[in-house]
Amino acid sequence: MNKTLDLETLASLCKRRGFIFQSSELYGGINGFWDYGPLGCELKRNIKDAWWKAVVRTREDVVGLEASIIMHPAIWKASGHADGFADPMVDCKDCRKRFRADQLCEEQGVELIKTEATFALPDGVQCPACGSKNLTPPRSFNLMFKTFVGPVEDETNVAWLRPETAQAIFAQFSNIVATARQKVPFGVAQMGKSFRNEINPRNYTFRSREFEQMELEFFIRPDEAVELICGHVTQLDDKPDLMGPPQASWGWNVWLHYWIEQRLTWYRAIGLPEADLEQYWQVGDELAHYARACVDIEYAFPFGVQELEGIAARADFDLTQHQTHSGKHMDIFDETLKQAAAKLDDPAREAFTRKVVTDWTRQGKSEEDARAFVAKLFDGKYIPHVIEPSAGTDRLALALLSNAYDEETFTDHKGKTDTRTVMRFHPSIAPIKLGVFPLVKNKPELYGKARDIFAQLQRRWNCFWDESGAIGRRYRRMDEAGTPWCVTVDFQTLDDDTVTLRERDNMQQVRLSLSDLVDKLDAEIG
RNA sequence: GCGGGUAUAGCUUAAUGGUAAAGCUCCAGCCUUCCAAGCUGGCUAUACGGGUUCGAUUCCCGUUACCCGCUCCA
Repeated sequence: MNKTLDLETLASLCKRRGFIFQSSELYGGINGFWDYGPLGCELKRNIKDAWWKAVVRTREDVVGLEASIIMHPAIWKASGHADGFADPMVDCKDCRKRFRADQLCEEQGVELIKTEATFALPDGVQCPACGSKNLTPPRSFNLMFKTFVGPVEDETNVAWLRPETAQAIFAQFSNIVATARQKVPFGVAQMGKSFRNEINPRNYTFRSREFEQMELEFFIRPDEAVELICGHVTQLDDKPDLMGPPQASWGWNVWLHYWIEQRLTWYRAIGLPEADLEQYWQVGDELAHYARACVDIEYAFPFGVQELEGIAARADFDLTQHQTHSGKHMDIFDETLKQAAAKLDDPAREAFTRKVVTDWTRQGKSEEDARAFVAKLFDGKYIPHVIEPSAGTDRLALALLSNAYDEETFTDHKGKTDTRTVMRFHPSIAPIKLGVFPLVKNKPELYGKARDIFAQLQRRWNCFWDESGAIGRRYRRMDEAGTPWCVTVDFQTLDDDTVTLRERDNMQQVRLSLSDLVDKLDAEIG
């Protein structure tokens, strides 16, 4: 990344050129909300299109979903968001530190007092930092936005804006299985707005209260089913080819690493340098209790290395939760598995069962559950496990903006130094692909030719017409917008239908025919 | 949510208890045969709400937003 870039410089350019505005600026702004201007919305659209293309369209094993933002509140009870998002907090009035009330009480061996909707601290609870007993009452900080469905605002009509897009995929899992003609392993992808009432939005658009996610739930067989079908489970030690086509024998950990590689490859393809991407593996307490593993893909933002995407192995936690809460089974039937199981004789079945029981009990699960699970496997049924790559679109837009920003100082042939601000977007995500200019605007023949060429190119790509000011100024304006190429129509064009193509990054020009131009752009934009 | 700081035009800055200035950008026109050229003209600002005052952009209070440090990030 550009080490000298600070967020205010970037924010200033984003406003000046129309990438990002403060939401509701006319009325003083509103904390944690941002708008994307003409260039910003093109950038975001390109990001989403690129993700959709990579994750859904170019794969046979992923389908899409677009669910409503407001869903049945029971979904958030099943997922744990309704409770987990409502931790009561206390502040120390003396040293001004803040703590979770339930943790504070637990540490000090007392019980947090709960009534219907409020909490209270028992007497004698102290601030662990300074020892003061001068604490505020516990206050809930529910991170979900609450609203009411229908005109009556009472507790029976409460609903929440979704805090993540993922849950809808689980909630619609059965419908998708019934209609998509997919077999496990397969994935369901969704992009869309999510809302979290963050206590403290910070770092420009990085942590916003309304944000967009691009999430994939990739459903896989439990390792035990893989073993029944393939006779073995491929582990990382077997050195599977993660860049090649997925294999039926892969265990969950191989699938996790496969998706990490897929996602890193994609980030590099849209222009984030490998050196600025990091993996952070969550350990111990950081890991949600149900997660087997979670890796954050992080980017070196101007304000520090921060998460772009989390890729989690969540086992069958979510579908099981919805099965429990809804009372509807989430098993899928796997013909291949049933046939594999049918080939086992009784001793082989018994040996397999003993092995699973041993594994499960070692993990602290009950023998009864293990036996029930195996019995279902033999019938070809299981609840799929899931690998969840979950990316933040706005964070990625900010990363791409940070990465693209560059200032270039050079001395021209007259000995004058000049600074050029240039957004070096990868062509695939650049808001405008091409600037189209007449060299001068007061020659009707030239002007008309340039308009014709513009109209032709505009059918394929987002192009920008500019006729005002000197040609150099027009190039520089496109540099700040991050437009990778500019086409200038000059007098030679009238003779031989060639144009000059000026490249943003090196400011070099080449002359080429219109058909060569189209081929070149096709190849480079992708 | 706490503490500190900041708020003048699209951007960067100036000035002032009494007509808010400039550069760049932007727009229009002229000119212009390739890197922010020149000339002419134009649009645009004291974050919001109170208070003190004859008069407040300036002093005071509150609010909002942004930045930094805590906190938070299920």
